[in-house]
Amino acid sequence: MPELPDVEIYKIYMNSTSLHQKIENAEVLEPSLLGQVSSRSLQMRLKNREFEEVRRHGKYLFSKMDKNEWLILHFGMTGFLKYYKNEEQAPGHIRLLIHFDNGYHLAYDCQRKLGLIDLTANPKDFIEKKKLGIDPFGPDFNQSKFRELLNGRRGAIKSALMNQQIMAGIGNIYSDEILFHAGIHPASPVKKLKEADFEKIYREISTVLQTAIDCRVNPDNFPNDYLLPNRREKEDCPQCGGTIQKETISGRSAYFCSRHQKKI
DNA sequence: AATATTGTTCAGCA
DNA sequence: GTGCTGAACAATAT
Repeated sequence: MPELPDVEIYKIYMNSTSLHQKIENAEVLEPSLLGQVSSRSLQMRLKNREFEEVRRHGKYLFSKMDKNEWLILHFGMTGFLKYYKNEEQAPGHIRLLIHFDNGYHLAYDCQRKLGLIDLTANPKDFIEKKKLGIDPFGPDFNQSKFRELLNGRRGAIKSALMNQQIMAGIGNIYSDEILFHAGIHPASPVKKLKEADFEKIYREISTVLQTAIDCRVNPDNFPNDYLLPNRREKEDCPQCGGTIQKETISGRSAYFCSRHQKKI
């Protein structure tokens, strides 16, 4: 699940639960998720500090402590956060556990261990090192920038949307959703798209991601004409009465409507 | 019991 | 060197 909208919700969650509270101590329960920092060092550096601010870039979450140190979290395919007091509310696959001095805990849970826990002095350096592209909600993202980023690309539009080095934050689910609303087949080669197609896709990137955030990424809250709650093969298209199809595109399952997303 | 699954990384190829 | 694809990674559900 954790694509841009999910991580944005985690940011809001952490902002409303975990800021300005002293960290009594922290436990690394799965050292294989650590990046540069060692388990011991991370625990020492979290102890007696507090979080002051939370930012997001693409699918990465950055939590600022004092002295220019930021905790980096990436959620892989199954990561999420849980703030709780009583043990019985603890989730089942905690990989990092932060204990606050008010008796509450913040758990980073990641069943499939494909996430990342790290520290950095500056999110910008980390973003550059990872070669992450622009965030679709960043100040410099606009239609001409989008057009420029896709110019000269080979390959399918879905792959380009999912390419974190072009734009950061869109994954398999939301690339499908964006193309579904733009009415464009996910396998369409970028170089065959018309200007009007780029305009539509650009518009839908903001609309779809913002809608998902407004729905708090809960499938029950999505508008009726969204693919996400019915993203299954053979399902009826929620827009046109067509049928949802599945096709593998750059190694991932793409779902789309065979009627209103015609192959180019 | 194979197969599929939201993620990134990296080898191999054009 | 660059950009793209597909496999590998982990753990679980179907």
